[in-house]
Amino acid sequence: MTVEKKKWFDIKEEIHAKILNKTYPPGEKLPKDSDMAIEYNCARTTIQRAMRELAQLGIVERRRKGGTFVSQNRKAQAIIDIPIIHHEVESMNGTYKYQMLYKNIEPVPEFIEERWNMKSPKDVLHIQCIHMSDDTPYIYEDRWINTTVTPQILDVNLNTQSANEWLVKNCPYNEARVKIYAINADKELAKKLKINVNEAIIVINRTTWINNIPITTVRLFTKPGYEIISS
Amino acid sequence: MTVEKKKWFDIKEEIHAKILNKTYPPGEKLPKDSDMAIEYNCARTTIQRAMRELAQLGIVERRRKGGTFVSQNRKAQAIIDIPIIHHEVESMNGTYKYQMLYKNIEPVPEFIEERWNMKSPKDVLHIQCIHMSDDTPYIYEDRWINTTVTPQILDVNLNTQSANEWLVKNCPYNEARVKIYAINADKELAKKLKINVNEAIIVINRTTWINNIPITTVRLFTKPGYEIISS
DNA sequence: CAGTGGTCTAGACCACGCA
DNA sequence: GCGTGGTCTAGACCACTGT
Repeated sequence: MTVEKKKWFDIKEEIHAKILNKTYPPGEKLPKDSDMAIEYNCARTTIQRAMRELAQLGIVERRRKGGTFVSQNRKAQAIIDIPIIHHEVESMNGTYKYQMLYKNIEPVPEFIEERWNMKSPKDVLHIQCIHMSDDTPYIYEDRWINTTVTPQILDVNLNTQSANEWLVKNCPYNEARVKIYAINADKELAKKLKINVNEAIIVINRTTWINNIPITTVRLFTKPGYEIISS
Repeated sequence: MTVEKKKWFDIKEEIHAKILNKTYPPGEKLPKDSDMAIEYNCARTTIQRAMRELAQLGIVERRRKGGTFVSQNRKAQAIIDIPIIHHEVESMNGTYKYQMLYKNIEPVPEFIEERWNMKSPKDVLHIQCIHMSDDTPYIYEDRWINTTVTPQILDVNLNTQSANEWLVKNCPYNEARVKIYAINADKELAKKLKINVNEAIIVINRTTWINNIPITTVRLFTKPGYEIISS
């Protein structure tokens, strides 16, 4: 019973296997689609489906007129999940709590202005809060929100609902950029996270845009031992 | 001249826009493909192409018989690049150097065995080396290699070529998992990276497999200030 | 069982980019 | 120019799953 359900998938796997075992070594030109279609006894469209997936994975490169080639230097990538903190805590059987520490309308700080690439600086909403798991500080959040895009958030009671959750539900984004780095907790941060001064913590710095308009920039200071895991 | 070249792309964007502006709010059921095809005056295949992309992005969910729905809780993801250190250093106009510090055949350490999920522990190649930019330590690498998969690496002169580069070229992988966390540099690590004890550094822990057979696990200890950036 | 999305086809035309 | 991949179509059949 070699019933083939997803021919394009099988073809993808078979070509991938041939690349892995060096039947098609790196840099090698693959047969053109129409020949592959004959070889695999299928329509060219089906070959294209398989090839598109391989190209998306960076395993092959396709060029019009040029043909299809096995990638020379496949760049390594990882897809990581950016947590919705509330869910993350509860998935670890913790009790999630959240506390607003600071909320104010402020002029755009310089490093945000630079990141947002805005010509006309305006005031932004600056929020600092702490996310807790079982009454233990879990993540400290420092966020700037572009209120020209989402003036509604000014009317939201952010003591009961975190800005993150409100934004996720009410302000979808087009584009996101993330920076991850490590810092030694300074005195202030150590106090907020109830950890020792100088402990190493991960910072996740994330900015989202919608149609090239910045929505929010947030820095998440995770507690020591926090791990970011690829999916 | 409203010549449409990539109709599926435009349709994707238009539907996405309608989701963003709440014409289709979260949870909403979208019209079925065939109706969409009539609405957009195209073939159902073209609607499917657009929908497949939206589904891959997690913006909509598709179920046979059920239909297509706007996702309720879009999980945030980021794609990060795992650097080829050699290239990374040179792209920053640094001079790349590399030095082997330790190389030995050892029994599988317990935490690797666990990560590799191997039943029959065997010996592995354990390598420690330092990557430098302009003669300054840049990344310290601690790597275990499953030599049952790649016995050839035992014959490679790893003083001139890093194990990483050899593996990239000669041992493709199927699957990779990454963990990122922060640690305080201990005395030994501080000495190797020529940094102060307790400085916060990022650790990138990465394991690759081919057809479920583990190839290598590596821990990259980056120098302070190192940033992982999404693409 | 029936409705919806998933796959496949054969063929057409287009667009890019190498010669 | 012309060869290759990219897109699109109209229609067929399949596979999953809600009712």
